[in-house]
Amino acid sequence: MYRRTLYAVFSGNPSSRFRDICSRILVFCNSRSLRDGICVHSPVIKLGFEDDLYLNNNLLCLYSKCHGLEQARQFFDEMPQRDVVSWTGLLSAYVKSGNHEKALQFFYSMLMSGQAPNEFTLSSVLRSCSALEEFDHGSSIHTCIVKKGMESNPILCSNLIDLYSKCGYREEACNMLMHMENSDAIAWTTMISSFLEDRKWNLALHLYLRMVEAKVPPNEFTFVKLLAASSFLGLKYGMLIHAHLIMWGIQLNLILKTAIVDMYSRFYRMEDAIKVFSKTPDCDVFLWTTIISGFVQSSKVREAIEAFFLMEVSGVTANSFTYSSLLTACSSIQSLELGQQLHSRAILVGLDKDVSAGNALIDMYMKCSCTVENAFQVFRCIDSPNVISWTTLIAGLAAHNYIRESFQFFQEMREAGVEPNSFTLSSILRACGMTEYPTHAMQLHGFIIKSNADHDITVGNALVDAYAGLELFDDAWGVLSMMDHRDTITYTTLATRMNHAGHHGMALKVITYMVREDVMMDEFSLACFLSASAGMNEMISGRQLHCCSVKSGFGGWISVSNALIDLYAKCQRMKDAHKAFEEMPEPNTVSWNGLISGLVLTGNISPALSKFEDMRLSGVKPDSVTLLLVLSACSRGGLVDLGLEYFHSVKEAYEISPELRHYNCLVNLLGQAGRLDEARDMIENMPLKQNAMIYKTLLGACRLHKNVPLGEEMARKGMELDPFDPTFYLLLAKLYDASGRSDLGDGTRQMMRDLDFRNFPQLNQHVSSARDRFDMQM
DNA sequence: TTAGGGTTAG
Repeated sequence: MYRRTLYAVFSGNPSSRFRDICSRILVFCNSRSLRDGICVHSPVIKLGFEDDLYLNNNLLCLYSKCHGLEQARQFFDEMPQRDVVSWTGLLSAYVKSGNHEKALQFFYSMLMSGQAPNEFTLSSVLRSCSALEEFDHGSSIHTCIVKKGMESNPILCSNLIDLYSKCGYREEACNMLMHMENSDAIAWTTMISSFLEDRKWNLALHLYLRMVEAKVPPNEFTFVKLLAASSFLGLKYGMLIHAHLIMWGIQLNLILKTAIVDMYSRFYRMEDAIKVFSKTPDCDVFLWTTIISGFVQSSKVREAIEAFFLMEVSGVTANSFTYSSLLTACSSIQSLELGQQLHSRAILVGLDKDVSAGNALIDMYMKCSCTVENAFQVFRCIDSPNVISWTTLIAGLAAHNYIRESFQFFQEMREAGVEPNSFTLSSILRACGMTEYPTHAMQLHGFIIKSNADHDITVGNALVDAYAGLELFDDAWGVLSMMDHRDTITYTTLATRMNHAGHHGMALKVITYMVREDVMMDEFSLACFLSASAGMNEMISGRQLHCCSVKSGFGGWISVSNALIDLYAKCQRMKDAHKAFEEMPEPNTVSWNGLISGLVLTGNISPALSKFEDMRLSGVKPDSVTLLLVLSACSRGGLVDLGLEYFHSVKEAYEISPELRHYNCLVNLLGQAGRLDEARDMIENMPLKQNAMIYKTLLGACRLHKNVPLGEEMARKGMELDPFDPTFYLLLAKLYDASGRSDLGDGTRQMMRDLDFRNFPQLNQHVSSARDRFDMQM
């Protein structure tokens, strides 16, 4: 229709209605952002209407919408006359495109030109002040609004509420809202959004109640925000908000539908999410991605892939968010094959160069592939890698044990002008905890203090973890005590590292500090402290922690139940261990291992092997720990052939790669039974490199069966691997004694004394600390 | 003719 009108305008003679028709065309095209309207420009000039301000303002608006800011600016500069609408038109174009700094400059040029702003101008410029958090400029505009008597304008009030909230004056913003005479849904929603940004979910919900009290009806925008809050408050709140929006008769538009689907997805309620999804036929890539990511979070990878295909069949094209969700699923199920298929599709649609999809691809390859090459290839393809790309790469390198390389890339990232964020620092600190020496942790600590990042609790926790991982508990404690505040992760991190270092008593003492600071325990801290009690065979603290887990409601968590089984098993309270096991709805491999280990420890060999069979029957997959437990059960029970049979059948059936500890157990099993030659054959033919321990094991068995030649051979081979270990001399001396050659035994002991092994560990320690000092000076 | 609030991940 408008094309026909345009044609009529150009082909016909200039008439008195020309200006009217042109303005109608421009209004029409402006409302629909149709670039065809620009065609009016040349006849407007030809027919002498180039000075018409109204037509020019409309043309300016159309230029900014359809041809970009530069052309609009050129048009503006060439305008013979300008008024407040012309200035505000271009100003709003700067604001809408996110050029806030240019918008502010332009606003001040407007004032310099002598053009007075109106409420439209002030509203636009306030948006830029908010975005830039330019409170000084914003408050001077507030003064201007008051002077002009515009303070009752609801749009300007909403802008001011947004400005004050974004600049950290939330209380003032709230006061402004409460004192608004004609507050509307937008003003209230702006304030609710501000609370959400500050993660004050309860306050956001409370504000909704105040809004209803103030008789301001909420709209679909308000509910989208409230749903976001309830995603953090719990399913009950989410359902309540859903009920309220139905009660208010709010129409289900696509964005609102997406927000509801997202809320149910976050609580793993995919059936409810699908019900809402199917309520209306409207669909877009946002909604589909929400559904797909919901399935991924609920560990329903097959359903996520099905949804992806349905989405493509329905004609909706996946975007980088969709690929990110699906690639996360690949990482969770460790499917490199699926990840590669998605990578191929991403290349086809040109998303492999996209930074978001690229970051997800780096993460997938780092987690699913045994090499880091593919991740590097993706990284190199990304058009402009951001801080997330670098962080994912650095964290992946550290996870693959390329510690030195992860530091190199951290340096390269900074040289490329990308500043690390708290995630980057935490990832690189994790790498520090894997090194042998504290140099890197200390250097990074210095950088963190300089860049003021030490106030971030995530960074603080990572620093505590790095020092504690290096067993520098005093330094870890020093960082902890300097932190602005500490949370359950801070203390659990420290206690976990203490447990790993065998300082279980120290770990238990951490509880005192947590209680003193009123830091609540969660399922992770409970499991950690239960494990400390287990490490100390400490029933009193263990029982108290068991009570805590029941009272706090964390008793149902699988990690807590497993820690309880481990505690009771280590304390040889098999009745309690069984009880904890029986109470679990779905025991996993760790639960079964805990129970079997308790049975082996208490000498219940036959019940232990029978539990192992129960485990296989229940469909839970045994792991390398299970295999070790079964072998040690056989070893303790003297069941040599059964042990060998289990070793071969279990490792093949469950694809378990045997480790040195398994071979050590088998050598012990054979050695104790006197099958010394078979044990030696096993050591010689095993597919792993021998260590000193395995020779010690067979040497011990040689002593039991008085086999001097084999014992001497084992001692010689073992000492080649670890010449500073005095155990070989002691075991060999005992073998000589047992074989009636105490003269050789005494000689061996004398040789050990001459070598003065007691000094060797200290010597080693001196070497380490000298190396530490050297590294620190570097 | 120029002005305000909303959805998906890492």
